[in-house]
Amino acid sequence: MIFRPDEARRLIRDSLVAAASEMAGRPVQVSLAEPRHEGFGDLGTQVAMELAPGLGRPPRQIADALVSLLHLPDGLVSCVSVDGPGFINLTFSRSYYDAFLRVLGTEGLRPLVDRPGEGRKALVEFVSSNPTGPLNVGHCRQAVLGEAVSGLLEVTGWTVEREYYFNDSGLQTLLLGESLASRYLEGSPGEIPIPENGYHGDYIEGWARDLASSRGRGLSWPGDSQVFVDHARTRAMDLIHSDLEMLGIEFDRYFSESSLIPEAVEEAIARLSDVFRDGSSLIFEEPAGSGKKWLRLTALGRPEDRVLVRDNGMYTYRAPDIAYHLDKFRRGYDLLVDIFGSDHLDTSQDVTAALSALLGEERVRSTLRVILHQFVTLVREGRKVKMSTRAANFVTLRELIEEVGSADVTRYLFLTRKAEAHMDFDLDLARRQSDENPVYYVQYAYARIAGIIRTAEAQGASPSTAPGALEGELEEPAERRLVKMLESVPGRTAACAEALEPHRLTEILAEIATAFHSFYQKHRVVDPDAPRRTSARLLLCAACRNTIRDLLGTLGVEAPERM
RNA sequence: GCGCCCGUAGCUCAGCUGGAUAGAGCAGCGGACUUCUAAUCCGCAGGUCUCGCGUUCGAGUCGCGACGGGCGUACCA
Repeated sequence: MIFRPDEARRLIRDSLVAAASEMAGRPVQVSLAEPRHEGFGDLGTQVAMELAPGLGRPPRQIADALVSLLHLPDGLVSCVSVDGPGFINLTFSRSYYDAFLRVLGTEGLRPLVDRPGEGRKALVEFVSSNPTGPLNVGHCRQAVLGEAVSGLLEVTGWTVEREYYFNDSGLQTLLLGESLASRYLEGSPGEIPIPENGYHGDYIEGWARDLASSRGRGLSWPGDSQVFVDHARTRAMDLIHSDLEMLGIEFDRYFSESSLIPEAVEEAIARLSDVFRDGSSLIFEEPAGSGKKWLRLTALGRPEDRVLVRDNGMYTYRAPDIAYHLDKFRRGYDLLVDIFGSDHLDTSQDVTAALSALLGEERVRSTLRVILHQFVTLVREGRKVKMSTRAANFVTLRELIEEVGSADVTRYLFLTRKAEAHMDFDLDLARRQSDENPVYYVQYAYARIAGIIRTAEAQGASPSTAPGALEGELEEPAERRLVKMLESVPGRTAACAEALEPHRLTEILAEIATAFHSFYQKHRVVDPDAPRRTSARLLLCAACRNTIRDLLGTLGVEAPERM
């Protein structure tokens, strides 16, 4: 009999719930947790202590009675004990662990992880940087985060589409075009200055030269503004594509803001104006007759009303943002994930409020999940690297990866912090190819296992796969710790996915690596004089290898066969 | 001022639905390579979980308040 870890826990919990509810004469909730310390079994519950005050009996007595009421499935649990003040502890049977290891060692993590997303579709929007220049370190964090969240959803069964929304029609696009024109026209009679708040990056000079050689020198500003804008946008998107390629991230779709203009935006505004709160439409014009349209966000619990259409007829970014999200909702996804930098908080909440007004709060809350990540500070030689965006002295994603020397290291290190936490990225640590670098620690464990398996294959040894072949084996403390560790991975992975928190995966990876390195140090795997033990340990190694491979794969980090 | 996030070891940070003695890496100290990779392991030391009040049988975790830091508070995105 094979139990998936989450099923095993559910069966045990159900049994405890039934027993406890029977005893208490009412429905009782039971929480199961791994005992913090070894020697107390694999799973424990304190339900007896919770029931004690209500029943007026000593917790231990209640625990004993509960144990006698338990109906557990055959072959799952080998030992139930009452410990300490009244904890009930359970130990999984060997046959449960053995079956688990066989699946993990042969098929990997996939069949062992709960798949609540099976048959459902998710859209993850991330990066969504304006096409105005190369991606910077902030985008890098977001790209890595989005990719890991996507991977995590896929592990739990979701069909995921990765989408990049780019603003190619607002004021910034014009400013970029004008900045390009300024460079292009430099030294010519029609010379114009770089606009205030314009873009100063060196990359624009290259674009200007290319434009001059492809279109000649006869263009002028503002007469040919569309040419400049189009050229700048095209080149900026090229830059972004190549930056993403460097990081190894691919999107399923690039969604253009301008494709929403004007129809979809007008429709969104019309729909909003049909919504009334306290007798007034959510859309109002002020000053009257100016054409300036406001969204009455204060009626939706937000602190300020915001302009959607300026008096010159141009949309502010919130208008297409709302239209874009309506479009995503209309496309019929079961889950929409938005990943933004923390500077988008206000906008994001405004958009969410508008969507709730149009689609219903419940639907929006259950479908849309927003991850707002904090900023990144680069640290070099113990000091913060100063960065500012428009002045063009920011560090680009490309420079970062080149300095670190590896996209994998960059990706992994970005994922070791939770999204909501501000991150100091230590360039010196990232660059070091040593034990101080947490990426190598994990990759090294994988490479070591690969080495063991190569040795085993050369000697004709292979992992145990027959039922019963593990009996009496893998009993050493280091082996048991490792098995237990692995058994917890599927459930924890599913929890990471549910919480959309990939950083926890790096914790799990580090724990597996620690447990493996420790095991490796103590015990030799391949031993021609002990073929049975060799096979058992090889299965354990294969299980470890597959787990590391699958988790690293989820994060988009390579698992090297040799280092 | 208001909104959101963060505050855990000297430093950088984990801590899953509230559970048994709060963890890891780095830095510090002391050990282990004739072996399937020492990019490793083992040990020692290091804590008023910012502070206060509250909820609970039980709080790093939940609530309220204070303090400190970050981000936002645009008719930029």
